[in-house]
Parts: sequence; C-alpha cells; structure tokens
Amino acid sequence: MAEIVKFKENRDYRRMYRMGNSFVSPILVIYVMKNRNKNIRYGITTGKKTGNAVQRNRSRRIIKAAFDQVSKNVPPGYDFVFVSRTKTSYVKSTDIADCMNKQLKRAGVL
RNA sequence: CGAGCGGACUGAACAGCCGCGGGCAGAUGCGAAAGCUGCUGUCCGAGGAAAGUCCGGGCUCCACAAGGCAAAAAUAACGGCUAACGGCCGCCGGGGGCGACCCCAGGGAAAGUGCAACAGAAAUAAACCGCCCGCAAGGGCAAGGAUGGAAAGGCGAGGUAAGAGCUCACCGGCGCUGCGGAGACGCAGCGGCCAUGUAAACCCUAUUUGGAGCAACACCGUGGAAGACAAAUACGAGCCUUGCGUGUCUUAGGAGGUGGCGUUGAGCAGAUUCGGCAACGGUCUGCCAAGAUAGAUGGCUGUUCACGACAGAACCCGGCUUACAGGUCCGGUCGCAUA
RNA sequence: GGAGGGGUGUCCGAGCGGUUUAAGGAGCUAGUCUUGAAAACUAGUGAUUCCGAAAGGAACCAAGGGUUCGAAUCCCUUCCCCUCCG
Repeated sequence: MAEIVKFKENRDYRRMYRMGNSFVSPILVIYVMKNRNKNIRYGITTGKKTGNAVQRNRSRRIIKAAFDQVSKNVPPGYDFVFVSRTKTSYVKSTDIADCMNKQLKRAGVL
C-alpha cells in the first residue's frame, strides 16, 4: 500500500516547479513528477493573489478532499503539486476531482 | 400608519456516511524504563470584527543604586471610572436638527520668534482717493470708497470745523468684585476701550513615557568547529616519516527539537428591592470545553427557511478604527388619523 | 506574526505651505545633418477630466475626511507596493 506524504520544504516546491510537467485548467494547475520512492507525495499552493485567508483555506480543503478521492487510483511513485486559482474557492470538490482525473489521464498517471 | 433617532443582541438550522486537530480513559504490541506507533470509546474544536497594528497593559530579555534635570515623543476644557489608556461615562462651552438626538485635536496668540503669496495706500502697520481748517505753505481726521481670509471692536444716537469709545444705550471681548457650583463655568455689578489670523509652524504650560519584542526568551543539541587532558606512537590504509581520523572533558552554537503555549486570569455567564445619574463597583451562583507548527472545522447526500454578508485564532488581555446580507428586542421623537 | 519605508505624466523622478504653466530627463513627433540610418543639435508633444459657442471656470499629485485665507506638501482613516527580523 502506497503511503501518502505531504511536502514541507520550500525546495521541494521549487524542484517541482522547475522540473515537473504542468497541466493547466481554469480551476487548478497540476505539476507531476516521477519519484524514486514507493509512496505518493503531494503539496498544495494557494498564492496570495487567489483571495483572502478564507478563500485560500477553502481552496486548500477542497483540493485535499478531491485528492483523497482520486488518490485511491493513483499508482505509487509520483509527486504532485496542486496550485489553486481564483475560481477554485467557488466550485465543489467533485468538480476538482473530475478535473484532476482528466488531467492525470493526460499526464499518463492513470 | 408613515418618517426618523438612540441602545442591546444575533451572524442559517437539522439528519446520515466519509474525513481532520487536541484532551482524557481503556486494552493490545514494542521497550529495561521514560515512552512510542496504530486501534476503540468519549469530550472539545475560529470571530464580532479573529482584520488594520492605531493606543494601553501583562509577560520576556537588555539597560539601570535612588532621586532630579535635559532631550525626544504623545495627550489637551472640567469632574469621575479603570490595572492602564490617546478609551469610557457624566458635565461645561461651541455648532447642527422642528424634535428624539448628533458632531467638535475644545489649553495658551497679553512670554517670545516665524509666516501671512497675490491684491491693496497700508497686513500689525496708515493715509491713496477723500473730509475739514487755511489764499498758500502747512496742519487736523479716520466717517465713506476700493483690496483682501483678515483693515484698528459692531451698530445706533449724541457730539464736532471735519471727525474719533470723545460720550451714552445695546451687543461682543478683557480685567476686577460678589453670589451659585466639586469644577470647567454661569449670573449680576463695576471699570477701562484694547489686543488680526496661524500653535495638525517653532514654542509655552500641565500630565505621561527607559528600550526592544514570543521570529522575545530559556533549555536540549547528530555532524562539524575551538581548546584542554590522557596516551606516548596503540589502532587504521603493505612498511618508514609527516599529516589525518579514532578516546574523555569543556566552551560557544548552525540545522532540527522542547518549553514559552492553552492558562485561576484586570477571566466569562447569569442574578440582584445593593451603591452610583452613568461609566463602573459590591455581593451571590455557575463555568473554565480551540491550541495548530506548512499550520486542524472539510466533502457528499437529503430536508427546511429569511437562500446565507464581512470574513479564519498563531503569546494573552482592555479599547479604538475599518469591513459587513439580513434578522430580533427595548426606549424616545415628529407628522397624520381615530377615540 | 512583528518592525520600518514609500505611492507625482507612458517610464525614471524633483518639488514638501504661497502668485500655478507642478521642475528636469527618458520616450514620442517633426526638422537640420546624411546616399540612407545611428548619434548630435533645434523645435514641438499629453499632465488629465468635466462644464461652456468662446473668453474662461471647477475638480485633480493612490482614495476619503480634517486644519488653514490657501494643501501635492501638515494631521487622521483606508487601499496598494517594497525592505528587514527564523
């Protein structure tokens, strides 16, 4: 069973931005990379421009809820960074999950 | 019924499934122990502004014998409340509204200095036009004109050659006296007739303030660094020399971690035929239930309604200011109608 | 979370109470020079908006309010940007 770990360090995010493949949609941006571990690592970014603290919190929570749904089907050995956008806090987590499934199929993860 | 004023409260609710942070309890596993990982049960889990960081404190470190002076900064009628405040309450003065009520950085310009452009004759100081006396020279005057934000108290009467607080009444301002008030101040009388504005310009007076901030600060601290000791060339890379590493202790301390930090506290809620106009204080009863550390409240489904605004704790309190869909309650005011 | 600094044309920026035309430079346009261009020189350009036939008037220095006769300038509140503290 793959373990799900969160990113904590700024250098992890910088490495993903520099070397990862990005997939953009109006409500979400995904960075994907393969890693050498047997687990799934991810991080969520909500920039200052995407709204006030309440909207940023909501974006984080629904991205986390959507990834909890999606991650059951993800094979181990991948790193993800999810970046919220301005519209993210106004949609439902199922919309995010649909978007995530679509983009990860394009990325060849699913 | 309509319009408007002031104050207080509230800030969607319920059910099911999945999920998150913390406290307590339990059994099990590991461990010498402290304890740790997962599990089960149970309880708790953002705001009135959590915000801006504009003030006042607690707390911590630095500085410091005590006291005073100076500098710098802040505040500004008066009386009270408070741990304290630049906050709050009451009251005085001024302004606005028919009224309920609202607003005011509201000390001092007679301690001194600065500034007051342009216009205007003149800007804190007189005389351009003008008025009067006079033949003129010269002298007297400041009413009228024009400028300006401001022009030598205002306005009326007397008075005069013409005029002027020169005199008088009223108003305004200043000083003194008396009365009322806790005081700011108000009222009355008398006096003289003077003094532009600006202190959110310097300044004067009174009061207050040591500085920095939880990223403070305290403790632990793999590796590595510096020093000391031991050893006397032991061990390590074939041997020798040099160098390096390996031992123990001490010091400072980067990464990281723990405490600070979830609180018995200027605490919160309720009651009161208690004191006070009120802010607030007293007494009694009950409660102490967020505490993360990349940062916990979410997702899905269903039901209801007014269809959900502004918005997320990060050491903690007391205020102020700013943002805000609506809803509830209480107390006044004005207008209309009816009795 | 805390401590500080700053917002002026398209850009960089001076001005920090006084007659308003709010410096100066870059940029842009035209000309001179050149075979043509660059550079240099000369002149012009937009400080903006509203009202008005015009003369002219009113508002404007991030936004709102206040002090003052008068505010880009002084004071208060809000918004935005930047720097520092592990």
